[in-house]
Amino acid sequence: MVSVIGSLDFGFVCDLELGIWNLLNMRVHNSDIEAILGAVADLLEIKGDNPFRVRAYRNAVRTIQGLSQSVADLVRQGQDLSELPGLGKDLAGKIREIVETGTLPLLAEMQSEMSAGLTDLLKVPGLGPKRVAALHRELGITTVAELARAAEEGRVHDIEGFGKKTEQRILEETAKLQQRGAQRLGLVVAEQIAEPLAAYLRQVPGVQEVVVAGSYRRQKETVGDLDILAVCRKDNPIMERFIGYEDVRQVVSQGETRSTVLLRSGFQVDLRVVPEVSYGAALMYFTGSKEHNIAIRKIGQAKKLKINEYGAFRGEKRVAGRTEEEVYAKLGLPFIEPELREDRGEIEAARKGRLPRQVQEQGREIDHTNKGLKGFTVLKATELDILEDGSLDLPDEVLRELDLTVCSVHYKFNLSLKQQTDRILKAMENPHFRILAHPTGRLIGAREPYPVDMEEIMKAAQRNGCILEVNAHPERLDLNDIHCKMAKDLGVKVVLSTDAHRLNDFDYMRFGIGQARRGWLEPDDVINTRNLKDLRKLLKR
DNA sequence: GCCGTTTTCGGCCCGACTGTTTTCAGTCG
Repeated sequence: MVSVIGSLDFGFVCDLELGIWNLLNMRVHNSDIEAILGAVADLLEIKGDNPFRVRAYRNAVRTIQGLSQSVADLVRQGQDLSELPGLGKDLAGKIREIVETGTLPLLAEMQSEMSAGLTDLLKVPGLGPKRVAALHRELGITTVAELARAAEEGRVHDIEGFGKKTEQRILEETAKLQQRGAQRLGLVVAEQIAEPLAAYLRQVPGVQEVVVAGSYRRQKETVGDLDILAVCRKDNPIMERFIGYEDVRQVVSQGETRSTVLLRSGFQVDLRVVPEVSYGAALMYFTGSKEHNIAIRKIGQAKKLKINEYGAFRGEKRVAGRTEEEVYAKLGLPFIEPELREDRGEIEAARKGRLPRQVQEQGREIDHTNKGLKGFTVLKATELDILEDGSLDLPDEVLRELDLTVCSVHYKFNLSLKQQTDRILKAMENPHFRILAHPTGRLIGAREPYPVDMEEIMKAAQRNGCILEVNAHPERLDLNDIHCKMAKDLGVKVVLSTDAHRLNDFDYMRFGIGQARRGWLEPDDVINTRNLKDLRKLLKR
């Protein structure tokens, strides 16, 4: 903190020398700019202006929220703001104006034309721009207090599109709003609510997964509500159990796939139920952030893919959705950690293989766990992307700490045979490369293998002491039987693995064994058959 | 108002649920 203040002081001295008095006196903060542009967006929306113009203002707010530098400093340094994403010539000019004068004439104009308080009305849950506009037009309401009074006096339900229920809800919500503002919980309190509820839901028979998604999973500093995702069949009684939870005070809405309740504390919890094939897509969807999801869907659109909570679809056909990794991979992206999903540059970083490294912590936990285990050892391993240029997506200093690396191609399937083969060969030269996972990338009936010279790859594996996976997932079976035989003939060891993303998936092992047997493999060819000591030897290069 | 590996105009994310309607608009996430 001290150093930040120090640098500002230093900035002041420079400004004085340059004589830029107006900038000195204002010191417009990013939050000031966000507030002004946000208010413009709200008022434009209430006014019924072009929704895409509204969105442009909101996007600008987000862009500024994601900046680590002060916009005022950027302006001072002469940076062209229109180079920032979502800012064109017009908005860049308006932002410059705010920095230089502290105000925006457009906002002042609209506030005098409509009323500044209208933006507060949007904070009432259930009221959007259309209803706020109607309340203003029909009853001249401009503040939350006026709205509360109108609802009390029963004047709201006469407006077209409003009814008794809406009026009642307005009454409740305005009371809450006036009482304490919008409630957000700290992570500790959120955890105390979320974990027992999730544990309760996991006990419902037939429920395969229960995950708390939303800002809780993103570990945002405060949590506005809880979004819980469950995987089970449609006829599962989980919804009944959910609304019957002892801490539920009110059921806000209830449907087959989604319900919302308020807990006694007033905290809102949503439960969404999805089928197993949609688990990954739904988890992404409900983890958010909304902005990240929008950016993801846009990428999908460009690739002719429709992304929703049920999967990634090409036309009517679901091409991904079971896991988050699968959906990201369809978009040509590696997995992005939930904590990064804010649309603040993480997608671009993922594209370039420059996501921050967050794996060392796990290694320390495994060390700690192993100390308490007898006759059982957890190995440290990770699945790595083979990037387009054949490098791996974690640095050597991280890989050095691992017992095992599982490397695979997850995007850019459409390279030529030579390019794809060279990519993998180059990756194998990395001394930390251990296992090549699902070596052809095929999904049976859904995606053809990418073109690759398997014989070259096996020879390189043999040379470099790398191991090839026989992925036992019934949608993959990769290596296939023919390739298993090729591995045996060339003296390449294989590993059978299930690609398990949940406990039940371990049952897939039998399919992998089936392929290995069809490929003439014997126990000695398969490293799963080794004891720990021999396995470690095999994993050394 | 922004934007472009189907580009300088014509698009702009998508579905569930509620309340108000009598087939859908509005809101939310």
